[in-house]
Amino acid sequence: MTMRQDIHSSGIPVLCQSCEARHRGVCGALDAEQLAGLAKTSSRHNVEPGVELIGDAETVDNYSNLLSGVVKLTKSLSDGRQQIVGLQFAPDFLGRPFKAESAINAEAATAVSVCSFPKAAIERIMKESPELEHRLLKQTLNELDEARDWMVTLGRKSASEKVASFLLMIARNIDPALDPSAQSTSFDLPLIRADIADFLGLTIETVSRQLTRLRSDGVIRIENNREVTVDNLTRLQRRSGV
Amino acid sequence: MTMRQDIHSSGIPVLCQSCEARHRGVCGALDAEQLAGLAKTSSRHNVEPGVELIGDAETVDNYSNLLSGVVKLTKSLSDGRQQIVGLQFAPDFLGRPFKAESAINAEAATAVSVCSFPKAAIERIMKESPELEHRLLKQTLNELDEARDWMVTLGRKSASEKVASFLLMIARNIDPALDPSAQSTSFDLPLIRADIADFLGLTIETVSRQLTRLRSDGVIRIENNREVTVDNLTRLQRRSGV
DNA sequence: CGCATCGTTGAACGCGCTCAATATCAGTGG
DNA sequence: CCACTGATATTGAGCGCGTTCAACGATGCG
Repeated sequence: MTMRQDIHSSGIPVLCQSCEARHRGVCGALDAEQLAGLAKTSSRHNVEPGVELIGDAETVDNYSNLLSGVVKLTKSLSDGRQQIVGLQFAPDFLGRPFKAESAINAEAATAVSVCSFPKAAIERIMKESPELEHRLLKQTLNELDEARDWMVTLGRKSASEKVASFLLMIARNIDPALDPSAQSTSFDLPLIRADIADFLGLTIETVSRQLTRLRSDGVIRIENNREVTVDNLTRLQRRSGV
Repeated sequence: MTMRQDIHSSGIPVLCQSCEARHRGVCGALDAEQLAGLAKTSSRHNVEPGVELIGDAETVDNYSNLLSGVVKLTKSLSDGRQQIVGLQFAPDFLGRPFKAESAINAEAATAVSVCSFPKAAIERIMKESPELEHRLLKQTLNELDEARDWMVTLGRKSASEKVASFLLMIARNIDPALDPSAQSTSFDLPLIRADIADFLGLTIETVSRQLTRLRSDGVIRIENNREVTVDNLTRLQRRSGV
């Protein structure tokens, strides 16, 4: 896929040539020179589902761009209860600037590929380029909006509304170009039942029961436990509590 | 209270002289000249409890600094169910940059005083002063951390743990200098029971029952429904689910 | 005084949890 | 091929936490 090309022809490092983060991600804030400097110390990795990317209370010395796959952000109580507090999709930026330690855990929910760079490199560029900080602020504000939306779901919605809301949210994120007026979609669930439960503040059993209820009511179809088809998005939305 | 003083003596506008936002708030990012420019179009207001500061889906053309009091950020479902998705304390910045409409509702929970400025003025300064955006990014990241902490509380804690967590969070915010090793504090609850319920995803009755339980267990004392004294912070923390 | 707001307390119900059994599938090795 | 294992998911039965509905108390204000 990747074509060999002289760096100097475009000024953009080979690593970054076809990288989506250069367009919609934070790297779009950088000029060719900054990209080149950053690319020297950055590297791509492919990660299996379940692998921890950032450990709780662990010193973080890397930031990353998520290039493909889904990453779940989790927090845990001392007795093991767990809550997923965010999902990240490509081309999100992974990492918590201005704090030495991360208070949350980031784990690959699906197969994932990331581009990571040393923390110091990013922070240096941030100082000299306000545009990078601007993009980070925008992403952070969006994440805050999403977090607050989920607080409503967690605090005030019933189990069936939670599951419907979850499916809608996934559908919109897997297929960002999804027309709001579209009436059907299908997608692969990036999370297993246990993760969905941890995301919605429910148990596995309740998630399963609500999914089968949606299925027997004809709102969705499920194949191989993962592939979901929504034939009537409006009906699903009506069940999400709006 | 406010003393008349020649602006040129210090270069700092009278309005801002004794303003806390100039130290810990976003105005600390501005130099005397920028402050002077901003002060021309800004104004202080005192607001009664219950008054709406930013309406849902309403066009926002003002940003504000919260100077005193507590503001609650709420979101509602179409059938009236409500969730408080954040509390703001002085000297927080109020407003959602980069979006014409606010998706949330901001309402004074206590008596509140704010300093508001036209949206355009802030956005102009933001373009020329990266430091302002830097402070906003920091506040937004902190709010995101808090939101995610509450997602754990909403999704995974029991009613009694929720109430204990709430009291601890209030104690820490009312008295930011509260020594973590301190064993007692007392404070006024900035929220009535209905608000606490909306914050914790519970009903008024459950909040009331959990508070009386904490009281009869000797963990807290309550006077006039509002003044809470915690004699043993460690005991309260043990009940918060960590 | 009446009225409104806020808070507490009680009784009964029901949603979602807990515990347990069963199903399904992939991988692994005989 | 079957047997075995482990991970994931579904389904059932019963229970308990938090809700719902209702009554009552406390306080402030006209």
